[in-house]
Amino acid sequence: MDDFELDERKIRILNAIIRNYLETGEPVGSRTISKYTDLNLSSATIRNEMADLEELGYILQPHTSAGRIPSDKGYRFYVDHLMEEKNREVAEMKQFVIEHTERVDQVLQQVAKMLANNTNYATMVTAPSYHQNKVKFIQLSHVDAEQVLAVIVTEGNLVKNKIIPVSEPIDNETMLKLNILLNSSLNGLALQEINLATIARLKEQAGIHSDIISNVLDTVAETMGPDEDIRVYTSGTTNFLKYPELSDSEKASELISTFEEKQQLVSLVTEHLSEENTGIQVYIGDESPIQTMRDCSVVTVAYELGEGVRGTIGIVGPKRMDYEMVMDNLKVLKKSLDGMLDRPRGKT
Amino acid sequence: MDDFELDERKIRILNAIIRNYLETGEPVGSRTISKYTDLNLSSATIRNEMADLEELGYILQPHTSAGRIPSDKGYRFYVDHLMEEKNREVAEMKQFVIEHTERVDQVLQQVAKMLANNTNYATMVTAPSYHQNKVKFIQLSHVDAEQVLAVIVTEGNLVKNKIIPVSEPIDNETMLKLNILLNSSLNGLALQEINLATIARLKEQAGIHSDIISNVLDTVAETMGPDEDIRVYTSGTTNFLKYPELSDSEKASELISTFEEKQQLVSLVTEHLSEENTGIQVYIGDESPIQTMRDCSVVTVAYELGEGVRGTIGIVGPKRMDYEMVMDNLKVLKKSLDGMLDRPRGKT
DNA sequence: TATTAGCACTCGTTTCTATGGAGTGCTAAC
DNA sequence: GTTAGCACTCCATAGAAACGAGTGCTAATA
Repeated sequence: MDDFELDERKIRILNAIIRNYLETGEPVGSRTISKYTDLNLSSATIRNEMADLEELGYILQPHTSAGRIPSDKGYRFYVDHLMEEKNREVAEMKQFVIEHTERVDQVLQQVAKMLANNTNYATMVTAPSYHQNKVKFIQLSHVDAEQVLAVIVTEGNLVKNKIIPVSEPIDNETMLKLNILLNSSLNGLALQEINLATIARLKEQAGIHSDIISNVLDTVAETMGPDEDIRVYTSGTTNFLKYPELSDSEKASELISTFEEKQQLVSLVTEHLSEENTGIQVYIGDESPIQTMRDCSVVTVAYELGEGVRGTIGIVGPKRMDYEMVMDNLKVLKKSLDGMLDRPRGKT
Repeated sequence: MDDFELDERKIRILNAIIRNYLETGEPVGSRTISKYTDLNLSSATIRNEMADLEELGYILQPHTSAGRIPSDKGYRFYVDHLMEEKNREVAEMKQFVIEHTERVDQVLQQVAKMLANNTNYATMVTAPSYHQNKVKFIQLSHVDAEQVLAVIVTEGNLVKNKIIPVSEPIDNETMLKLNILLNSSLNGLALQEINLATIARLKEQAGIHSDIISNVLDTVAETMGPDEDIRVYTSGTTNFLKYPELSDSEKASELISTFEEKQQLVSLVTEHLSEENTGIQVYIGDESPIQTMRDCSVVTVAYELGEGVRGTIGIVGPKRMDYEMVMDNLKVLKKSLDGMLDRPRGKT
């Protein structure tokens, strides 16, 4: 345990303050600490130490003559140095989810819901983005005289389709040619590898049907492109109403709205997607990129369903959050999801 | 205006009470009515009439010595007989939405959001269900050695795909045969028309690949089957917090949760889907099928994007709701959406 | 007979005050 | 360096008081 500005005793006192505050939610006074710890110090001594801790910015007083509560800096110190790994039981749930649901989106929605039930905080799960993914194959088919269906499948087995209007009917032979052209040119390529040269060549070879190519390429970009449109599953947003420090109408409303406008949540997640960051990420108060969450803490972790198929699980609650419990839950879920696509599964 | 138990004067007084209550949200007293109307009656007379109205169940007193507020029966009478159509301006918005978004789901999400902004109530939009719809075509393609992709397109241009695992590779010729088999047997059929006989014949002809046929049929059922999995777009759920009669933590939490668990909302909508009910549907208080909404009113209307492609727009707010404004909004949006698929559109 | 004025009464809302208690900071003693 | 003691601050709570909106009823009036 590193101690530049805090000696052993201050750390123990800080620890005691935070743990007590996490439990009770009430500002904690010197007398409480005097007993709660085995330091055998009088409340007066504790008071002196507390004054120091306050000056150092680890704790603060809501008002004169109230006890102390942890500051953001205090929470940060706690999370970084003081917290113990408990690895408590969060067991039975994991199998349950994964057995009983077939489609990935259902699994993720379930995960969000369960996590919310388990923790009593608001939760979010982002659908995996297939960022570094490659085109597996493309299929154009007739729908009717004026419409063509384009289906794109990526290495991650993500399927996307788009109906493309055409000015005049396309005969079977042309369709076959277009299919061959698209597949021979694009299969195996990642988004980054499809450059202007490729596109130009494609269009040239497609002749009068180059507009279809454009449309297909748009869809490809949409399918594999960066995160602009990450799906986000949320649950337990009404949990905000349970915590007095968040439940005032104004704040709660903002928070719940943020969860409703799911896209805003994506910014909590970029950290995980870009980097090789597989650990648990914690934002405390103003550390969070989302302004409305300045009174919250956010804990996230990345999962990886399969090679390069990554998403994030996250939780948002009051700063006074049971960090250990939350982290244990996240770890367990991460473990359940990691490699899910590679493992053999029951149905489908 | 029919009057079995209410004479002209009582109706006018009831009307005045309700309108006033809708505006102010406060229980309304006899003196207020005595001036608000042009009846030129003293407050004492009004009081007598009010006592009658209360006995008849149209209004009630929150407590002795408070004014009166409308009962469910009162609201119902108001909605059925007293309300005037205002057809106020709700104009500019409609084009905006439809121009600026391409995909149907985005449009619907936008509609929900706009409606919430416009009305300050919680809103829901159900994605159209293609109930009476027919198969347009089916396409099987190779994904890799162990997987086949099935794409199903319906008359409503709904596209659904599913990846089907196969025990051993399927050669091109077989695939072609299966495609022809499926399309020649199923195209143009509605779900109800695909009966056991058809299925048996299909499987027989498919021989060793009959398991693929099963899988495809499952997907067909899923695509066109009844509403079990209607998508619901919601917005403005935090608006519940704005109305004192709903914003107590318990109630608001239940309501917002109901909107989060979108599936529950489907029951508000069945009315529209089964019947040929194109009008506006109003549930007041306990009339609603959803228990948590006993203190709310619900107003819904069906839209029809194209032949048989129907969904619902709905709004949930306090019973003290501006019904006229809400209905106007719904009407305008319905009009914008109706027939949207048939109309030529800008992009896509 | 229908309407109205008047009055006593009810009950929720707001404001103010008093009281208690938890907790602090400081000082002086150990 | 630690502790006991004390004065002080400030929030939370409860009660009391004052207020006011509104009612129901009765008796007078048109």
